[in-house]
Amino acid sequence: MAITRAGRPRLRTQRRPGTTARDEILDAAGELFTTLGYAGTSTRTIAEAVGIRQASLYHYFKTKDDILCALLSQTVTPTLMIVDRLTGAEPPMSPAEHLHALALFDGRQLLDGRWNLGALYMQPELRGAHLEPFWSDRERLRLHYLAVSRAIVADTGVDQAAADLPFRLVESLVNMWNKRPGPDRTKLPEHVADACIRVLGMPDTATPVLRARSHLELTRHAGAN
Amino acid sequence: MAITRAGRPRLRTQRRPGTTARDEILDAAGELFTTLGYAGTSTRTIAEAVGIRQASLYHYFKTKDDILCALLSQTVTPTLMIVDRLTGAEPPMSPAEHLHALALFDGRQLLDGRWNLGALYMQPELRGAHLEPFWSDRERLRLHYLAVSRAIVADTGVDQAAADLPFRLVESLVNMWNKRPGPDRTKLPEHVADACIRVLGMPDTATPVLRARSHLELTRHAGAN
DNA sequence: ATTATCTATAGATCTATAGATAATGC
DNA sequence: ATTATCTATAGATCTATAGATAATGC
Repeated sequence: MAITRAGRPRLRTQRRPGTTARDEILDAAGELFTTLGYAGTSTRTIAEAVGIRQASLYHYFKTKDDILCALLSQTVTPTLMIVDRLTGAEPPMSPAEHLHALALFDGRQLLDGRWNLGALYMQPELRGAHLEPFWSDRERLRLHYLAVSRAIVADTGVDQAAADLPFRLVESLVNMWNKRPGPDRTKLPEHVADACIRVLGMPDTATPVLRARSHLELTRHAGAN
Repeated sequence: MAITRAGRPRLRTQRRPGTTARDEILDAAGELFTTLGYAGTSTRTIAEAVGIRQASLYHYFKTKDDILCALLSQTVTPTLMIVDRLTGAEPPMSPAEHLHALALFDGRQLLDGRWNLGALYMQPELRGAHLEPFWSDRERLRLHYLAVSRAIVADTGVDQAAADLPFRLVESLVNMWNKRPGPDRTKLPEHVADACIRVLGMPDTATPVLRARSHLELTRHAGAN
């Protein structure tokens, strides 16, 4: 039984999750943009996936680009907020603790959600356009990873060039998205967070302690929210 | 002074490297597919970048898809050939030696060339189509990385889940492509190859020895070619 | 009256084909 | 004669807009 609302009825019943038509559209666009690519997805295809007519999309979004922007804004922001939280943690976190918790949160966030939205940032066609806000947020995040990682390699003696890699390791979770049958959802980000530590030259024996602190900080955050 | 050839003359002089028109087209398509995406690049845009008319492309390629296939075939094959070479090396290589040499060769291959062709595999729109040969080659390569990596973690005691990461680390070079001012071209793949070893739990002190063997095997290959 | 949808369509693409044209090669 | 290009265009899209229609809300 569909909730009856104002406006002319649709030809087809609802087929996408969401309480508003806007959310239904974003769900369909999330699936299609990540599987067919942005340029490879037509507004007609999105509309069909929602079960409405192509023109009806424009009641909610001014352009196709606006749909993309709405999707992108669901991505980097949560991770940037965690950065502040970790920076101000008490007692202060060591660089290794900080990186581990950041990678764990970021990785979970990437594997979270119905669609692989993090993979949108891999599409070259999205470099240009007027998506600068999203790219600069992402670049800020990358530079934060880099700064924390540099502090770690300064201690371990591993080459500075390795400091780029933790960000890349976490980012590569979007390429593992498909092969995620069930329990990997929670385990994979932990393994990647551990790997970030190892790749910077810290021994694997350090990770259990880091995991404990990460879980503490991330659940504390969840509770405060 | 353009080499004069059969056929009606072009309206514009050559603007792309290559001795044949086919190569000129592939150079332009390589740039455009990697910067604007496959679906985001029109055949007209490619033709303009070459300096010919849109319809003239079809003298060399049956469809737009054929252009893509020709580009993709330049990618995975060289690395798959190195795999055999390393597997049959004398004296036999340890898993760590094998992985390091493979990652080094593969990484160099990715950063080689005028365009970031390895990034084509990140475009979701290219999953379907009739590109199976390329995806299965790539999958074979991934599974090879996985097998060698598993042998290493079996020794170091690091969790099996880490065995996926060397392939991902090398793959992430395509995301670092832009920021490659000059000397990184040679150094970055070495750092990533070292990182593959560390991420599997071997100490950084092992890498100088591995580097020596990698260079030996890879130059031996170059000589034999 | 307001809202959410629909139908219809303009105008700009986009891929691929048909056939003309202007060179070289024999 | 063969080749490589060109011009022209068909037919299928694609994005976005205009305006009609069928509900609810007051």
